Amino acid sequence: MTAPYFAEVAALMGDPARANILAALMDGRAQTAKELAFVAGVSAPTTSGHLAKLVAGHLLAVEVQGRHRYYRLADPLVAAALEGVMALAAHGPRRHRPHAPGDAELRHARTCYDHLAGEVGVDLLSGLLGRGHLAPGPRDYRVTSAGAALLAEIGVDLAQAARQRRGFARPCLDWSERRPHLAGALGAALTARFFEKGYLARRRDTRAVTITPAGRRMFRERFGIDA
Amino acid sequence: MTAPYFAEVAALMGDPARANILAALMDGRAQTAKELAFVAGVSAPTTSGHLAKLVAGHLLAVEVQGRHRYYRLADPLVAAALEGVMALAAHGPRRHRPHAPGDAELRHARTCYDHLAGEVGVDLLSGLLGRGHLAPGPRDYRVTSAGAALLAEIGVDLAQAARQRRGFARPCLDWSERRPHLAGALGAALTARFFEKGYLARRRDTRAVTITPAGRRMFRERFGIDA
DNA sequence: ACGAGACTTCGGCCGCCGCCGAACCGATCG
DNA sequence: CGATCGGTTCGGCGGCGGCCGAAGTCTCGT
Repeated sequence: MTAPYFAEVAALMGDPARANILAALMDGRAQTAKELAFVAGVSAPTTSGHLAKLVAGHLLAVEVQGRHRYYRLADPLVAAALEGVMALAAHGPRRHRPHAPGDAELRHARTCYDHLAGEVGVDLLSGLLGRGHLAPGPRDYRVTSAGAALLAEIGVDLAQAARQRRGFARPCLDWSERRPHLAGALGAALTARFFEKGYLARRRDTRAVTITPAGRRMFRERFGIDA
Repeated sequence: MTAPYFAEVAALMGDPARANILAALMDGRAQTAKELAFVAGVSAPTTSGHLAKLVAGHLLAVEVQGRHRYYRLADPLVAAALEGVMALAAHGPRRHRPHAPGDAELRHARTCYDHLAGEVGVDLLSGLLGRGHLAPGPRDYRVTSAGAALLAEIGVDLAQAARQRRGFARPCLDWSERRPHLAGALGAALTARFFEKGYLARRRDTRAVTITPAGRRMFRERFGIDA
Protein backbone atom coordinates (compact mmCIF):
# COMPACT_ATOMS: atom_id res chain seq x y z
CA MET A 1 0.00 0.00 0.00
CA THR A 2 1.99 2.90 1.27
CA ALA A 3 5.01 2.72 -0.98
CA PRO A 4 7.54 0.95 1.14
CA TYR A 5 10.17 3.18 1.86
CA PHE A 6 13.10 0.84 1.63
CA ALA A 7 12.41 0.20 -2.04
CA GLU A 8 14.18 3.42 -3.00
CA VAL A 9 17.26 2.42 -1.07
CA ALA A 10 17.27 -1.08 -2.51
CA ALA A 11 16.81 0.33 -6.00
CA LEU A 12 19.87 2.49 -5.47
CA MET A 13 21.86 -0.64 -4.66
CA GLY A 14 20.29 -2.56 -7.49
CA ASP A 15 21.90 -0.95 -10.49
CA PRO A 16 25.07 -2.76 -11.62
CA ALA A 17 27.15 0.38 -12.00
CA ARG A 18 26.08 1.73 -8.63
CA ALA A 19 26.59 -1.66 -7.03
CA ASN A 20 30.14 -1.68 -8.32
CA ILE A 21 30.69 1.73 -6.81
CA LEU A 22 29.29 0.71 -3.46
CA ALA A 23 31.30 -2.49 -3.44
CA ALA A 24 34.45 -0.53 -4.18
CA LEU A 25 33.75 1.77 -1.25
CA MET A 26 33.03 -1.08 1.14
CA ASP A 27 36.60 -0.96 2.35
CA GLY A 28 35.89 2.37 3.98
CA ARG A 29 38.37 4.32 1.93
CA ALA A 30 37.18 7.33 -0.01
CA GLN A 31 37.72 7.45 -3.76
CA THR A 32 37.50 10.07 -6.46
CA ALA A 33 34.77 10.18 -9.06
CA LYS A 34 37.21 9.15 -11.73
CA GLU A 35 38.41 6.08 -9.90
CA LEU A 36 34.83 5.13 -9.30
CA ALA A 37 33.98 5.61 -12.94
CA PHE A 38 36.61 3.03 -13.71
CA VAL A 39 35.35 0.42 -11.27
CA ALA A 40 31.78 1.09 -12.30
CA GLY A 41 32.68 0.45 -15.90
CA VAL A 42 30.78 3.44 -17.26
CA SER A 43 31.69 6.89 -18.52
CA ALA A 44 32.46 9.84 -16.29
CA PRO A 45 29.16 11.65 -16.92
CA THR A 46 27.16 8.52 -16.16
CA THR A 47 29.15 7.97 -13.01
CA SER A 48 28.55 11.52 -11.94
CA GLY A 49 24.83 10.95 -12.20
CA HIS A 50 25.01 7.78 -10.17
CA LEU A 51 27.09 9.43 -7.49
CA ALA A 52 24.63 12.28 -7.23
CA LYS A 53 21.81 9.82 -6.71
CA LEU A 54 23.71 7.88 -4.09
CA VAL A 55 24.49 11.06 -2.20
CA ALA A 56 20.88 12.22 -2.44
CA GLY A 57 19.83 8.85 -1.04
CA HIS A 58 22.26 9.27 1.85
CA LEU A 59 24.22 6.18 0.91
CA LEU A 60 27.34 8.17 0.13
CA ALA A 61 28.94 11.28 1.52
CA VAL A 62 31.19 13.52 -0.50
CA GLU A 63 34.16 15.56 0.55
CA VAL A 64 35.62 18.21 -1.72
CA GLN A 65 39.37 18.56 -1.79
CA GLY A 66 40.77 20.92 -4.35
CA ARG A 67 39.51 19.83 -7.69
CA HIS A 68 38.89 16.32 -6.50
CA ARG A 69 35.74 14.96 -4.94
CA TYR A 70 36.16 12.09 -2.60
CA TYR A 71 33.20 9.80 -2.14
CA ARG A 72 32.79 7.41 0.74
CA LEU A 73 30.01 5.44 2.41
CA ALA A 74 27.87 7.81 4.42
CA ASP A 75 27.55 5.61 7.47
CA PRO A 76 28.66 2.22 8.83
CA LEU A 77 24.99 1.30 8.61
CA VAL A 78 25.30 1.41 4.85
CA ALA A 79 28.09 -1.13 4.95
CA ALA A 80 26.05 -3.28 7.29
CA ALA A 81 23.04 -3.21 4.98
CA LEU A 82 25.22 -4.07 2.01
CA GLU A 83 26.77 -6.98 3.85
CA GLY A 84 23.29 -8.23 4.61
CA VAL A 85 22.35 -8.22 0.96
CA MET A 86 25.67 -9.78 0.03
CA ALA A 87 25.11 -12.56 2.54
CA LEU A 88 21.87 -13.27 0.78
CA ALA A 89 23.43 -13.21 -2.66
CA ALA A 90 26.35 -15.39 -1.62
CA HIS A 91 24.07 -17.88 0.03
CA GLY A 92 21.58 -18.34 -2.78
CA PRO A 93 22.43 -21.53 -4.65
CA ARG A 94 25.40 -20.55 -6.68
CA ARG A 95 24.32 -18.75 -9.74
CA HIS A 96 26.47 -19.95 -12.61
CA ARG A 97 29.58 -18.76 -10.89
CA PRO A 98 32.13 -21.51 -10.20
CA HIS A 99 34.01 -18.87 -8.41
CA ALA A 100 35.41 -15.67 -9.70
CA PRO A 101 39.17 -15.21 -9.64
CA GLY A 102 40.20 -13.52 -6.45
CA ASP A 103 37.19 -14.91 -4.71
CA ALA A 104 39.28 -17.19 -2.53
CA GLU A 105 41.47 -14.32 -1.38
CA LEU A 106 38.39 -12.26 -0.65
CA ARG A 107 36.91 -15.01 1.46
CA HIS A 108 40.13 -15.45 3.33
CA ALA A 109 40.76 -11.89 4.45
CA ARG A 110 39.26 -8.60 3.41
CA THR A 111 38.18 -5.31 4.88
CA CYS A 112 34.53 -4.75 5.63
CA TYR A 113 34.12 -1.01 5.67
CA ASP A 114 36.91 -0.29 8.17
CA HIS A 115 37.42 -3.56 9.96
CA LEU A 116 38.74 -7.02 9.19
CA ALA A 117 36.43 -9.65 7.69
CA GLY A 118 36.61 -13.02 6.01
CA GLU A 119 37.95 -16.23 7.49
CA VAL A 120 40.69 -14.41 9.37
CA GLY A 121 38.30 -11.79 10.71
CA VAL A 122 35.91 -14.41 11.98
CA ASP A 123 38.73 -16.43 13.54
CA LEU A 124 40.06 -13.31 15.18
CA LEU A 125 36.81 -12.63 16.95
CA SER A 126 36.34 -16.21 18.07
CA GLY A 127 39.97 -16.28 19.21
CA LEU A 128 39.46 -13.16 21.29
CA LEU A 129 36.35 -14.64 22.84
CA GLY A 130 37.85 -18.09 23.34
CA ARG A 131 40.92 -16.81 25.10
CA GLY A 132 38.89 -14.56 27.34
CA HIS A 133 40.13 -11.28 25.93
CA LEU A 134 36.66 -10.28 25.00
CA ALA A 135 33.48 -11.19 26.82
CA PRO A 136 30.01 -11.06 25.36
CA GLY A 137 27.79 -8.28 26.63
CA PRO A 138 24.19 -7.31 26.08
CA ARG A 139 25.01 -4.99 23.21
CA ASP A 140 28.73 -4.60 22.84
CA TYR A 141 31.48 -7.02 23.63
CA ARG A 142 33.32 -6.14 26.80
CA VAL A 143 37.11 -6.05 26.98
CA THR A 144 38.41 -8.12 29.89
CA SER A 145 41.47 -7.06 31.86
CA ALA A 146 43.50 -9.69 30.02
CA GLY A 147 42.16 -8.28 26.77
CA ALA A 148 43.00 -4.74 27.76
CA ALA A 149 46.57 -5.79 28.42
CA LEU A 150 46.87 -7.53 25.07
CA LEU A 151 45.40 -4.62 23.16
CA ALA A 152 47.68 -2.18 24.96
CA GLU A 153 50.70 -4.22 23.86
CA ILE A 154 49.51 -4.01 20.30
CA GLY A 155 49.05 -0.29 20.73
CA VAL A 156 45.30 0.05 20.48
CA ASP A 157 43.98 3.08 22.35
CA LEU A 158 40.94 1.67 24.10
CA ALA A 159 39.90 4.93 25.69
CA GLN A 160 39.76 6.64 22.36
CA ALA A 161 37.81 3.81 20.79
CA ALA A 162 35.32 3.98 23.64
CA ARG A 163 34.85 7.71 23.13
CA GLN A 164 33.66 7.37 19.55
CA ARG A 165 30.06 8.00 18.76
CA ARG A 166 29.68 4.67 16.98
CA GLY A 167 29.16 1.34 18.72
CA PHE A 168 32.19 0.18 20.61
CA ALA A 169 32.57 -3.52 19.80
CA ARG A 170 29.79 -5.07 17.80
CA PRO A 171 29.41 -8.30 15.90
CA CYS A 172 29.00 -7.96 12.15
CA LEU A 173 27.70 -10.91 10.18
CA ASP A 174 30.31 -12.04 7.71
CA TRP A 175 28.82 -12.73 4.31
CA SER A 176 31.30 -15.39 3.31
CA GLU A 177 31.62 -17.18 6.63
CA ARG A 178 28.11 -16.56 7.88
CA ARG A 179 29.50 -16.07 11.36
CA PRO A 180 30.23 -12.72 12.98
CA HIS A 181 33.49 -10.80 12.92
CA LEU A 182 34.46 -7.85 15.09
CA ALA A 183 33.09 -4.47 14.02
CA GLY A 184 32.52 -1.16 15.75
CA ALA A 185 35.13 1.29 16.98
CA LEU A 186 37.27 -1.45 18.46
CA GLY A 187 37.25 -3.55 15.31
CA ALA A 188 38.21 -0.49 13.31
CA ALA A 189 40.97 0.58 15.71
CA LEU A 190 42.46 -2.90 15.83
CA THR A 191 42.41 -3.23 12.07
CA ALA A 192 43.95 0.21 11.60
CA ARG A 193 46.73 -0.78 13.95
CA PHE A 194 47.37 -3.97 11.95
CA PHE A 195 47.88 -1.87 8.84
CA GLU A 196 50.11 0.62 10.67
CA LYS A 197 52.36 -2.09 12.02
CA GLY A 198 52.60 -3.83 8.67
CA TYR A 199 50.74 -6.97 9.67
CA LEU A 200 48.25 -6.39 6.92
CA ALA A 201 48.69 -4.76 3.54
CA ARG A 202 46.06 -3.36 1.27
CA ARG A 203 45.94 -4.33 -2.38
CA ARG A 204 44.99 -2.29 -5.35
CA ASP A 205 41.45 -2.49 -6.61
CA THR A 206 40.22 -5.08 -4.18
CA ARG A 207 38.99 -5.33 -0.64
CA ALA A 208 41.08 -8.43 -0.15
CA VAL A 209 44.05 -7.82 2.12
CA THR A 210 47.41 -9.51 2.25
CA ILE A 211 48.68 -10.91 5.52
CA THR A 212 52.38 -10.25 5.74
CA PRO A 213 54.79 -12.84 7.20
CA ALA A 214 55.08 -10.64 10.29
CA GLY A 215 51.31 -10.56 10.46
CA ARG A 216 51.08 -14.32 10.19
CA ARG A 217 53.50 -14.67 13.09
CA MET A 218 51.65 -12.11 15.15
CA PHE A 219 48.25 -13.68 14.54
CA ARG A 220 49.57 -17.02 15.70
CA GLU A 221 51.35 -15.69 18.78
CA ARG A 222 48.85 -13.14 19.95
CA PHE A 223 45.58 -14.69 18.94
CA GLY A 224 46.37 -18.33 18.34
CA ILE A 225 45.04 -18.40 14.81
CA ASP A 226 46.55 -19.63 11.59
CA ALA A 227 46.19 -16.85 9.10
CA MET B 1 34.29 -4.85 -12.97
CA THR B 2 32.88 -8.29 -12.42
CA ALA B 3 29.19 -7.51 -12.14
CA PRO B 4 28.61 -7.48 -8.43
CA TYR B 5 26.51 -10.16 -7.59
CA PHE B 6 24.38 -8.54 -4.96
CA ALA B 7 23.02 -6.04 -7.44
CA GLU B 8 20.51 -8.57 -8.73
CA VAL B 9 19.22 -9.21 -5.24
CA ALA B 10 19.00 -5.53 -4.44
CA ALA B 11 17.23 -4.88 -7.72
CA LEU B 12 14.65 -7.48 -6.78
CA MET B 13 14.00 -5.59 -3.56
CA GLY B 14 14.05 -2.26 -5.33
CA ASP B 15 10.81 -2.39 -7.25
CA PRO B 16 7.88 -0.83 -5.37
CA ALA B 17 5.46 -3.64 -6.07
CA ARG B 18 7.97 -6.29 -5.09
CA ALA B 19 8.98 -4.33 -2.02
CA ASN B 20 5.36 -4.27 -0.92
CA ILE B 21 5.19 -8.00 -1.36
CA LEU B 22 8.35 -8.59 0.61
CA ALA B 23 7.24 -6.24 3.36
CA ALA B 24 3.92 -8.06 3.59
CA LEU B 25 5.72 -11.37 3.99
CA MET B 26 8.08 -10.05 6.64
CA ASP B 27 5.79 -11.37 9.33
CA GLY B 28 6.74 -14.89 8.32
CA ARG B 29 3.25 -15.94 7.33
CA ALA B 30 2.70 -17.32 3.86
CA GLN B 31 0.17 -15.61 1.61
CA THR B 32 -1.53 -16.44 -1.63
CA ALA B 33 -0.76 -14.75 -4.91
CA LYS B 34 -4.09 -12.98 -4.82
CA GLU B 35 -3.55 -11.47 -1.41
CA LEU B 36 -0.13 -10.35 -2.48
CA ALA B 37 -1.52 -8.79 -5.63
CA PHE B 38 -3.67 -6.67 -3.37
CA VAL B 39 -0.88 -5.47 -1.12
CA ALA B 40 1.38 -4.90 -4.10
CA GLY B 41 -1.24 -2.70 -5.68
CA VAL B 42 -0.92 -4.24 -9.14
CA SER B 43 -2.91 -6.70 -11.22
CA ALA B 44 -2.78 -10.45 -10.80
CA PRO B 45 -0.72 -11.10 -13.94
CA THR B 46 1.82 -8.48 -12.97
CA THR B 47 2.02 -9.91 -9.49
CA SER B 48 2.53 -13.36 -10.91
CA GLY B 49 5.52 -12.10 -12.83
CA HIS B 50 7.01 -10.47 -9.78
CA LEU B 51 6.52 -13.57 -7.69
CA ALA B 52 8.21 -15.70 -10.30
CA LYS B 53 11.20 -13.39 -10.27
CA LEU B 54 11.41 -13.40 -6.50
CA VAL B 55 11.29 -17.18 -6.43
CA ALA B 56 13.92 -17.43 -9.16
CA GLY B 57 16.09 -15.11 -7.08
CA HIS B 58 15.61 -17.32 -4.04
CA LEU B 59 14.01 -14.56 -2.02
CA LEU B 60 10.69 -16.37 -1.84
CA ALA B 61 9.65 -19.98 -1.62
CA VAL B 62 6.34 -21.25 -2.87
CA GLU B 63 4.18 -24.04 -1.60
CA VAL B 64 1.32 -25.37 -3.66
CA GLN B 65 -1.82 -26.28 -1.82
CA GLY B 66 -4.70 -27.26 -3.99
CA ARG B 67 -5.42 -24.42 -6.31
CA HIS B 68 -3.71 -21.93 -4.08
CA ARG B 69 -0.06 -21.03 -4.07
CA TYR B 70 1.34 -19.84 -0.83
CA TYR B 71 4.39 -17.63 -0.99
CA ARG B 72 6.68 -17.00 1.92
CA LEU B 73 10.20 -15.67 2.53
CA ALA B 74 12.67 -18.33 1.49
CA ASP B 75 14.96 -17.98 4.47
CA PRO B 76 15.37 -15.99 7.69
CA LEU B 77 18.39 -14.48 6.00
CA VAL B 78 16.04 -12.71 3.61
CA ALA B 79 14.23 -11.09 6.50
CA ALA B 80 17.55 -10.10 8.03
CA ALA B 81 18.73 -8.50 4.81
CA LEU B 82 15.46 -6.63 4.46
CA GLU B 83 15.68 -5.36 8.02
CA GLY B 84 19.16 -4.10 7.25
CA VAL B 85 17.94 -2.10 4.30
CA MET B 86 14.96 -0.87 6.29
CA ALA B 87 17.24 0.29 9.07
CA LEU B 88 19.07 2.34 6.49
CA ALA B 89 15.91 3.78 5.02
CA ALA B 90 14.42 4.58 8.42
CA HIS B 91 17.61 6.20 9.56
CA GLY B 92 18.26 8.42 6.57
CA PRO B 93 17.14 11.97 7.40
CA ARG B 94 13.41 11.66 7.29
CA ARG B 95 12.23 11.86 3.78
CA HIS B 96 9.11 14.02 3.73
CA ARG B 97 7.23 11.52 5.85
CA PRO B 98 6.01 12.99 9.15
CA HIS B 99 4.90 9.57 9.98
CA ALA B 100 2.53 7.31 8.20
CA PRO B 101 -0.63 6.27 10.01
CA GLY B 102 -0.04 3.03 11.85
CA ASP B 103 3.61 3.85 12.12
CA ALA B 104 3.43 4.29 15.88
CA GLU B 105 1.79 0.90 16.33
CA LEU B 106 4.40 -0.67 14.10
CA ARG B 107 7.20 0.83 16.13
CA HIS B 108 5.63 -0.32 19.34
CA ALA B 109 5.15 -4.01 18.59
CA ARG B 110 5.31 -5.99 15.40
CA THR B 111 6.47 -9.31 14.10
CA CYS B 112 9.79 -9.52 12.35
CA TYR B 113 9.58 -12.63 10.24
CA ASP B 114 8.47 -15.00 13.01
CA HIS B 115 9.55 -13.26 16.18
CA LEU B 116 8.61 -10.18 18.16
CA ALA B 117 10.12 -6.81 17.27
CA GLY B 118 9.59 -3.14 18.00
CA GLU B 119 9.80 -1.43 21.35
CA VAL B 120 8.28 -4.39 23.14
CA GLY B 121 10.55 -6.87 21.40
CA VAL B 122 13.62 -4.90 22.32
CA ASP B 123 12.47 -4.48 25.91
CA LEU B 124 11.75 -8.17 26.11
CA LEU B 125 15.29 -9.08 25.19
CA SER B 126 16.85 -6.57 27.54
CA GLY B 127 14.49 -7.73 30.28
CA LEU B 128 15.53 -11.33 29.79
CA LEU B 129 19.16 -10.34 29.91
CA GLY B 130 18.74 -7.95 32.84
CA ARG B 131 16.96 -10.47 34.99
CA GLY B 132 19.48 -13.16 34.25
CA HIS B 133 17.16 -15.40 32.28
CA LEU B 134 19.37 -15.18 29.26
CA ALA B 135 23.14 -14.80 29.26
CA PRO B 136 25.20 -13.56 26.35
CA GLY B 137 27.24 -16.20 24.57
CA PRO B 138 29.76 -16.13 21.76
CA ARG B 139 27.16 -16.72 19.09
CA ASP B 140 23.83 -17.48 20.63
CA TYR B 141 22.38 -16.32 23.88
CA ARG B 142 22.43 -19.01 26.55
CA VAL B 143 19.39 -19.82 28.66
CA THR B 144 20.23 -19.80 32.37
CA SER B 145 18.60 -22.22 34.78
CA ALA B 146 16.34 -19.42 35.99
CA GLY B 147 15.47 -18.70 32.37
CA ALA B 148 14.74 -22.35 31.67
CA ALA B 149 12.32 -22.41 34.58
CA LEU B 150 10.54 -19.29 33.40
CA LEU B 151 10.26 -20.51 29.82
CA ALA B 152 8.95 -23.87 30.98
CA GLU B 153 6.19 -22.11 32.93
CA ILE B 154 5.19 -20.27 29.81
CA GLY B 155 5.22 -23.53 27.93
CA VAL B 156 8.14 -23.03 25.57
CA ASP B 157 9.75 -26.31 24.55
CA LEU B 158 13.43 -25.49 24.81
CA ALA B 159 14.62 -28.88 23.64
CA GLN B 160 12.64 -28.59 20.46
CA ALA B 161 13.87 -25.07 19.81
CA ALA B 162 17.44 -26.26 20.28
CA ARG B 163 16.95 -29.05 17.77
CA GLN B 164 16.06 -26.72 14.91
CA ARG B 165 18.51 -26.23 12.13
CA ARG B 166 18.40 -22.45 12.44
CA GLY B 167 20.31 -20.43 15.05
CA PHE B 168 19.01 -20.96 18.56
CA ALA B 169 18.85 -17.50 20.12
CA ARG B 170 20.29 -14.68 18.10
CA PRO B 171 20.12 -10.93 18.29
CA CYS B 172 18.39 -9.23 15.37
CA LEU B 173 18.88 -5.51 14.88
CA ASP B 174 15.56 -3.74 15.21
CA TRP B 175 15.08 -1.14 12.50
CA SER B 176 12.90 1.17 14.53
CA GLU B 177 14.71 0.92 17.87
CA ARG B 178 18.18 0.34 16.46
CA ARG B 179 18.84 -2.09 19.29
CA PRO B 180 18.57 -5.86 19.06
CA HIS B 181 15.55 -7.99 19.76
CA LEU B 182 15.45 -11.77 20.21
CA ALA B 183 15.46 -13.83 17.01
CA GLY B 184 16.33 -17.41 16.16
CA ALA B 185 14.44 -20.54 17.11
CA LEU B 186 13.92 -19.36 20.68
CA GLY B 187 12.56 -15.98 19.65
CA ALA B 188 10.20 -17.70 17.25
CA ALA B 189 9.06 -20.30 19.78
CA LEU B 190 8.44 -17.70 22.45
CA THR B 191 6.50 -15.49 20.09
CA ALA B 192 4.44 -18.40 18.83
CA ARG B 193 3.56 -19.25 22.41
CA PHE B 194 2.46 -15.65 23.06
CA PHE B 195 0.03 -15.91 20.19
CA GLU B 196 -1.24 -19.33 21.30
CA LYS B 197 -1.91 -18.13 24.81
CA GLY B 198 -3.65 -15.00 23.61
CA TYR B 199 -1.08 -12.55 24.90
CA LEU B 200 -0.58 -11.20 21.43
CA ALA B 201 -3.04 -10.91 18.58
CA ARG B 202 -2.32 -10.45 14.91
CA ARG B 203 -4.05 -7.77 12.94
CA ARG B 204 -5.20 -7.80 9.39
CA ASP B 205 -2.92 -6.39 6.75
CA THR B 206 -0.18 -5.22 9.05
CA ARG B 207 2.82 -6.60 10.85
CA ALA B 208 1.83 -4.61 13.92
CA VAL B 209 0.52 -6.80 16.71
CA THR B 210 -1.93 -6.03 19.48
CA ILE B 211 -0.98 -6.75 23.07
CA THR B 212 -4.03 -8.05 24.87
CA PRO B 213 -4.81 -7.04 28.47
CA ALA B 214 -3.73 -10.53 29.56
CA GLY B 215 -0.55 -10.03 27.60
CA ARG B 216 0.08 -6.69 29.24
CA ARG B 217 -0.29 -8.28 32.64
CA MET B 218 1.96 -11.19 31.68
CA PHE B 219 4.67 -8.96 30.28
CA ARG B 220 4.74 -6.99 33.50
CA GLU B 221 4.74 -9.98 35.84
CA ARG B 222 7.02 -12.31 33.93
CA PHE B 223 9.42 -9.91 32.32
CA GLY B 224 9.02 -6.67 34.22
CA ILE B 225 8.23 -4.58 31.20
CA ASP B 226 5.44 -2.15 30.48
CA ALA B 227 3.95 -3.15 27.20
C1' DA C 1 -19.21 -33.31 -16.25
C1' DC C 2 -19.47 -28.50 -15.93
C1' DG C 3 -18.53 -24.01 -14.16
C1' DA C 4 -16.06 -21.09 -11.17
C1' DG C 5 -12.02 -19.60 -9.25
C1' DA C 6 -6.78 -19.29 -8.61
C1' DC C 7 -2.95 -18.52 -11.09
C1' DT C 8 0.05 -18.18 -15.12
C1' DT C 9 1.34 -17.19 -19.97
C1' DC C 10 1.17 -14.30 -23.94
C1' DG C 11 1.38 -10.06 -26.57
C1' DG C 12 1.80 -5.41 -26.85
C1' DC C 13 2.10 -0.75 -24.99
C1' DC C 14 4.57 2.88 -22.64
C1' DG C 15 7.61 5.21 -19.72
C1' DC C 16 11.55 5.42 -17.09
C1' DC C 17 16.32 5.42 -16.66
C1' DG C 18 20.90 4.22 -17.86
C1' DC C 19 24.09 5.51 -21.33
C1' DC C 20 27.10 8.50 -24.02
C1' DG C 21 29.29 12.79 -26.49
C1' DA C 22 29.67 17.48 -26.29
C1' DA C 23 29.79 21.46 -23.85
C1' DC C 24 30.52 23.81 -19.53
C1' DC C 25 32.68 25.13 -14.84
C1' DG C 26 36.45 25.56 -11.64
C1' DA C 27 40.93 24.47 -9.87
C1' DT C 28 45.72 23.66 -10.68
C1' DC C 29 50.06 24.35 -13.02
C1' DG C 30 53.11 26.20 -16.20
C1' DC D 1 47.09 33.91 -18.63
C1' DG D 2 46.32 29.81 -21.54
C1' DA D 3 46.49 24.70 -21.15
C1' DT D 4 45.05 20.72 -18.82
C1' DC D 5 42.52 17.98 -15.95
C1' DG D 6 38.64 16.62 -12.71
C1' DG D 7 33.98 16.87 -12.48
C1' DT D 8 29.21 18.12 -13.65
C1' DT D 9 25.33 19.50 -16.76
C1' DC D 10 22.72 19.04 -20.96
C1' DG D 11 20.34 16.79 -24.73
C1' DG D 12 19.06 12.92 -27.07
C1' DC D 13 19.04 8.01 -27.96
C1' DG D 14 17.75 3.21 -26.95
C1' DG D 15 16.25 -0.63 -24.43
C1' DC D 16 14.86 -2.94 -20.41
C1' DG D 17 11.11 -3.92 -17.69
C1' DG D 18 6.76 -2.97 -15.44
C1' DC D 19 1.99 -2.84 -16.61
C1' DC D 20 -2.43 -4.55 -18.25
C1' DG D 21 -6.28 -7.39 -20.78
C1' DA D 22 -7.21 -11.53 -22.83
C1' DA D 23 -6.64 -16.16 -23.12
C1' DG D 24 -4.92 -20.59 -21.30
C1' DT D 25 -4.15 -24.36 -17.49
C1' DC D 26 -5.29 -26.65 -13.50
C1' DT D 27 -8.12 -27.68 -9.31
C1' DC D 28 -11.86 -27.75 -6.84
C1' DG D 29 -16.84 -27.86 -5.80
C1' DT D 30 -21.18 -29.72 -6.95
